[in-house]
Amino acid sequence: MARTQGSRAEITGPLVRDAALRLFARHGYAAVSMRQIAAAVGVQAGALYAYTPDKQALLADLLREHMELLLAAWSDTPAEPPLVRLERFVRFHIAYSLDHSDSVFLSYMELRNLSSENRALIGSLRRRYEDDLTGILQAGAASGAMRLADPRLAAMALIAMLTGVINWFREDGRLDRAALADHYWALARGAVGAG
Amino acid sequence: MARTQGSRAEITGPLVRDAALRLFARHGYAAVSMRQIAAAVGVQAGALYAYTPDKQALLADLLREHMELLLAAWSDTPAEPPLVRLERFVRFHIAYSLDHSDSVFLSYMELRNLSSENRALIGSLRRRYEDDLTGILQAGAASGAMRLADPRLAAMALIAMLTGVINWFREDGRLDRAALADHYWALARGAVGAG
DNA sequence: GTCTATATATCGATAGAC
DNA sequence: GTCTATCGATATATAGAC
Repeated sequence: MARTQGSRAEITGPLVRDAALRLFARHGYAAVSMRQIAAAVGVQAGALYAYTPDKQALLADLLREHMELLLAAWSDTPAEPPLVRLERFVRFHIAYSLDHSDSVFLSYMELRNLSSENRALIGSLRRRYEDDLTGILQAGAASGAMRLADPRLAAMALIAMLTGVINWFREDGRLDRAALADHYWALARGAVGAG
Repeated sequence: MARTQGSRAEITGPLVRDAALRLFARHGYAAVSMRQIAAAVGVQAGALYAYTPDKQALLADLLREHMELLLAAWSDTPAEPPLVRLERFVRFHIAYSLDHSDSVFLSYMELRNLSSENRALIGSLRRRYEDDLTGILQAGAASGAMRLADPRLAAMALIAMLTGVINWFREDGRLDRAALADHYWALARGAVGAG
């Protein structure tokens, strides 16, 4: 494929997304200008429009991609006992959230800056994830392995509890990731009545 | 709600704060203009500067006031058993969060748009609240009423779990507030090993 | 205290050269 | 694909009249 002068599309594209993700997560979507993103990448603002039709599509693509990667990375093991499945979910969710804290933070904060169609799309992807956890909890309640009055509410509560780790955990703090996950799993197991 | 000239400071001040809180919470601080706030109040943009030196002070005041009201509304009962104190905390936190969801949402969304001094101030107020819960959990662990490997982590986890209710609860949904609080208390009690 | 008017800056997005 | 240059809109904040 012919290359025009100064073309570095194969590296600029990902750089634009990375810079936008980091800046949006840190300062908020509305507070970040296209010029700031361009400066972080090392191009002029006009060049960004070779990679996105507009600023909002850039945000929507980041959020959609995050939810798709999250769903692709999570795989349930329905044949195993509910408590085993729940432990896998807890450890997966913590690790994934810490590994992608910018995306996780952004996807909780900036839904409101999406168009209604984009918001509905991201919302449906998120609901699939919540439904997966709800299913595990329902199975646990049905089998007697868990004591849960409301699996749906418990799923929302557990996801909020686990996701919150990105707001306070520091890699150089007093806890390492392994201890962190163990502690959260103990809390989750107790919450579902399987302590 | 256009208005010609006339002084109505005694009602305009609170209206400015109310409008700013609602708009900031709904659209994000950076996405809301002073003109939008003025329009919601029914004055011209320039009139807002009789009530705040600038836009950021408006945000900082809202967040500081929220934390001070939260701390004033919460009162522990240290003489009572730890589990009783924890139940009071859980029910208080849910009720207060639902009653002030705009403030709660804003205070964990827009810290990043504060100056470092204002951010430190709000952070210290928040830490006092987290410390209160941590103290309850430490007392519970010490007395044997709770089984907790890490009271501080558990406090952060519980606050995140409880606060998350504002992201999904709807007053006209299948659950009323009383059932909601009961369910969350059951989850919290189990999480701290007192199920 | 609120108005109108405006200074000054920056925004998102586009056009045309290379 | 990236640059320079720029359009039109809008931002925060201020000045002076009433």
